[in-house]
Amino acid sequence: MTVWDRPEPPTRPAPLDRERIVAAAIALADEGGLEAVSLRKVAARLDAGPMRLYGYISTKEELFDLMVDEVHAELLPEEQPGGWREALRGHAHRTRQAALRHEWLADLLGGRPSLGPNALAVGEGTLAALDGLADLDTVMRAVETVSAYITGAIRREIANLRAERATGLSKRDWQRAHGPHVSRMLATGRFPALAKAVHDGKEVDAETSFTTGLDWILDAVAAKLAQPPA
Amino acid sequence: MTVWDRPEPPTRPAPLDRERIVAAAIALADEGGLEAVSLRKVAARLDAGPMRLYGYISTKEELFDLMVDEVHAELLPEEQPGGWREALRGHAHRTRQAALRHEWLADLLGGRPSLGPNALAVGEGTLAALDGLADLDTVMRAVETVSAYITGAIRREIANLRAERATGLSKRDWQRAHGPHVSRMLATGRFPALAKAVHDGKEVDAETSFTTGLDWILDAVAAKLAQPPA
DNA sequence: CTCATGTCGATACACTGTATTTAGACAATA
DNA sequence: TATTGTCTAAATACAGTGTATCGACATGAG
Repeated sequence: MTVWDRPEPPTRPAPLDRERIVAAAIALADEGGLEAVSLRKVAARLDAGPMRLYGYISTKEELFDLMVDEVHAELLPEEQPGGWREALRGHAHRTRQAALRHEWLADLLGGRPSLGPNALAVGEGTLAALDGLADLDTVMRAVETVSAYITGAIRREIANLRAERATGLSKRDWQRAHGPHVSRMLATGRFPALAKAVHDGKEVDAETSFTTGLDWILDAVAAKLAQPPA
Repeated sequence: MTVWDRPEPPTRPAPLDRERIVAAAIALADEGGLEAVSLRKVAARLDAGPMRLYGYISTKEELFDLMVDEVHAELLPEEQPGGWREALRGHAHRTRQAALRHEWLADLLGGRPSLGPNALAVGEGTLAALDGLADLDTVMRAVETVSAYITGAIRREIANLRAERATGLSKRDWQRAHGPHVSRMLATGRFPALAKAVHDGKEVDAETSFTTGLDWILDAVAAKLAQPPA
């Protein structure tokens, strides 16, 4: 027994913490989607056994919550926004960009209340941007309405994006793509308005679609903020 | 061997079809949520082996799609709506009611493009209600904006409902409920606007919150429909 | 009666989240 | 120094998942 053939000492396990676990999970999700995240794979990426994670998280759902909150850190504005409208617009676009970087976010958005520290900080920011512009109820309604739109619009955009990616075709060519089914349905004549829309509608890119709807809603919010409480 | 102790003849398998499969899956989901739906349990409810289902559906995702489309059948208006606004309002409320009956719908809403026959029929209806009121692009934007709101608002409502149910407490009492965490955060003073909102905000029931945001958006849509195409 | 066909069910596989048990490294005590 | 106790990492185990494969069997054709 010399220095050379001395067996490796039992490797001191690398220290672990929630941050590293969450980071590994996010990396996995970015690469292979949410369903590629398994506790075993997360642990493997950290050279640990699966059960080790339970010292830091208590369930897989909690891990998802932590992942969502971690992404909320990317949603904090770099500079203080000019006014409430810019604040909400900025928040919406940052959320959309984050969802394009982390498509799995679309699967989780709105799925559970976000109460992590970063989510709270984001909420604080948008709420503060509207503070004092109207009574509290109106302000809350404004924030919730806009954020409902953000959630729904992002989910639809990502859903369409995945569908297009899966079929390799753009939305207009759907009828031929997923076609056998959809085009047959449209050809039945039972859906004239839809058929016309698919046929005559010009392709709008997702970003302008998102922005247009958002601006409509911000217009509505502006109108309500201007009015004194009913 | 008499008639009495004659062994059961090999039971002719009950005939199966997609409708029965989807109905069984929906029943399971209504009772125990989406994660209670497994192919084995669906099959068991139909006195069939799990593999039998693959003669009618090709994957579990497809089963989910069929479930969603089945619920869309509940979204068809009973009577032709009076005008575009009533059409959209009705659609929104019917969707919300359906999600309250089938909470799992919130998990699937907006998750993938809905192209089933019932979803197409619903789309046809809402599109037809707006037909001719503006150029096609504006109409499409209106429908998509409203439906994004519907998706997001319903998801949030169901998410809150589940959270309240899990803690047994109402939203205002969150701070004490999920409290140790949230109330401590709010007590740090880092979130003054949030703290004030939680403290001073009066509880609004989910339905009026939903309706209020919806009406704001419908106001915005009305304004855009009135304008000639830019 | 024999043979082909096509459908159903059993079996199997690779994986999941998590509970429980076991082994082993360190700290404190005798 | 020897020994005990404690605490943590890992191994094992379990019940379940979606789905591929394959063998048996009931039915229809010749």
